[in-house]
Amino acid sequence: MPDTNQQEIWAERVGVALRARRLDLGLTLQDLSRLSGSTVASLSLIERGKRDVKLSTLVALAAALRTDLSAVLRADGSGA
Amino acid sequence: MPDTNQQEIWAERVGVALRARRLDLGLTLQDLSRLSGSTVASLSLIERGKRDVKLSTLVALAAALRTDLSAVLRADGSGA
DNA sequence: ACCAAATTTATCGTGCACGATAAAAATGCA
DNA sequence: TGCATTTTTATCGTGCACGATAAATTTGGT
Repeated sequence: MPDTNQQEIWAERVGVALRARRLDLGLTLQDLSRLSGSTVASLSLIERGKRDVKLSTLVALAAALRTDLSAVLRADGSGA
Repeated sequence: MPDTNQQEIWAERVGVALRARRLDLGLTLQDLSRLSGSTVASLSLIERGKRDVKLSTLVALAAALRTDLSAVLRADGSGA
């Protein structure tokens, strides 16, 4: 088994949920970048779980995606 | 009106929820420090909403408090 | 008021999130 | 296959999260 720790698991889980929600809305990273204030590069890292994102960033993304923070962070992977 | 932005509102909201949960469990900051790996100083800042906490830290705290991340981050302030 | 436990505040160093930017790689469609 | 759009990867600077540590302040009980 890989040495994926809890943090990595959550980062990945959150990233997947965010990406799923973005695609549901039919947005590109560019679109979400404009809406959220985060750069395309940053968003790419976040959605792939490669970044230990800050709460303020999560808040901005949830708002831009018109979803709820608690939805993105559900224990079961039932996305945004 | 004060210039409290969304981030500050959320930081405060999360802090309040975390503190409420800690007190419910009858733990001191010292106790939670041992359980979570965060320092007492850090925990004090987080619980008062003075720090833009990282996801990994939130995950560790939720685990230490045996609660759910989505509970801490509910839109309505219905704590952990 | 005294005292110990709990919390807050402060300083220092390290690491990394993040924006800005650009270039490389992947995707998809005519 | 060519080409535009999208995504990924990389580099650089700034700011801040965080641990370690210690001192100041607050809190609560006697």
